[in-house]
Amino acid sequence: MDAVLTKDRLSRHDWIAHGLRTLARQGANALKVGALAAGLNVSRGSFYWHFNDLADFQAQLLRTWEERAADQVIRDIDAAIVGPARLTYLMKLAFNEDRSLDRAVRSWGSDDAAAEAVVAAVDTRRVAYIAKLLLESGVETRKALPRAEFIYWAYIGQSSVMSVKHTAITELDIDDLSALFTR
Amino acid sequence: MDAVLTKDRLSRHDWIAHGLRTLARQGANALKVGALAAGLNVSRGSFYWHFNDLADFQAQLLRTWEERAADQVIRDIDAAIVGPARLTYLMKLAFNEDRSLDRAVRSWGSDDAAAEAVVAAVDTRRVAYIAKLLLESGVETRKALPRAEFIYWAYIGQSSVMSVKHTAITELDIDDLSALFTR
DNA sequence: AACCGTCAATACACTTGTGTATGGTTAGAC
DNA sequence: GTCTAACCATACACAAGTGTATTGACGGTT
Repeated sequence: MDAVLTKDRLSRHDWIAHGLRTLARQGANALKVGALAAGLNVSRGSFYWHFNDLADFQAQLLRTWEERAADQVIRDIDAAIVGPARLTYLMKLAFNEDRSLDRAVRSWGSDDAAAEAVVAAVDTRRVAYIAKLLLESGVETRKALPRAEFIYWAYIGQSSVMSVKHTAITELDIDDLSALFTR
Repeated sequence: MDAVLTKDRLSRHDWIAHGLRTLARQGANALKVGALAAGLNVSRGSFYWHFNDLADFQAQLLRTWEERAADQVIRDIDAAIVGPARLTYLMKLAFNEDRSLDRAVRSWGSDDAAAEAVVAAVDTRRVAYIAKLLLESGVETRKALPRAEFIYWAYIGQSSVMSVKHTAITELDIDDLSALFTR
């Protein structure tokens, strides 16, 4: 609201930000030039000044998401806690975040090659990180990677299963689950 | 191939079948009347004879998927094996199926209300079934449902994580994992 | 042999979305 | 104060997709 009143001219980043909001709330199919422009109280002319193309815009959206998605969580954790409790902490954090943007990008990736590639890159980085945490918690080397993948699948799956709205997982449940994996 | 040569007239079910194939291979955004008709070597006129509407067609696709998706796996298992090994068996089966159709429908559900509802319905049935298996395997009542959800999330997540193509999970890994949950 | 119901082709009107071209406005450099 | 570059509006041409209306072909009934 602030930005809307003080500036009547937009920057490239305003468009990106609004693009990510739209993506999170309405999915990749809502990334239409007209609708986006209307949401910023501006005409389509503005869009084509800042970006060559819809493809150009989408690529920049993906690049922005990629940078945030991979590092964000990892850095949060690395700084916060040390020791075997990290996995539990990561899970509590991760399973309670708002992940509508992640979900939208992933869904987008299921029928767009560029998005698919970005998602895949983020996935591998995250899985590797979870495996590292498991190793630090004393899990055998051979079992660490498959378990990390399994945990990550659950992390991803949770954000896809709609009925989650009703039966959110409790802190206690996570304690139980994460204990299973560090044994 | 058989059907194509012996019959030159189509039925409603041919359209549905082709719709599901298309959905699995190219996602919900590929469900265009023109493209579907071309795929069946027929004109758009045929489509509008069999269905009122695109919405009508989509609804029937979802109904068909719903019927298969929920019951299929459950019946397979119920018939095949009895006893505590069921969970392991279910996981081995489930984690190695081709789930492109499920994935497409779920992705579709993330920006279409009708699809979302159907997916949610299927989800709850499946989770309930897993929980039942866990109980039969001797897991405490209180812990069964959250664990079932977690397992189901992993099941769903696996089909979304692209990098799975490279690092498929082995039989041995599943033995390890399913053992964790029945303890 | 005419008829009717089933299935399909074609042509049309309409809508939505993209990208381009062109011109207008405004802030700051000079 | 003018000039220029950044920013935006408007109008257009074009493409892709939906749905409807009309007509045609073809098989089985009677």
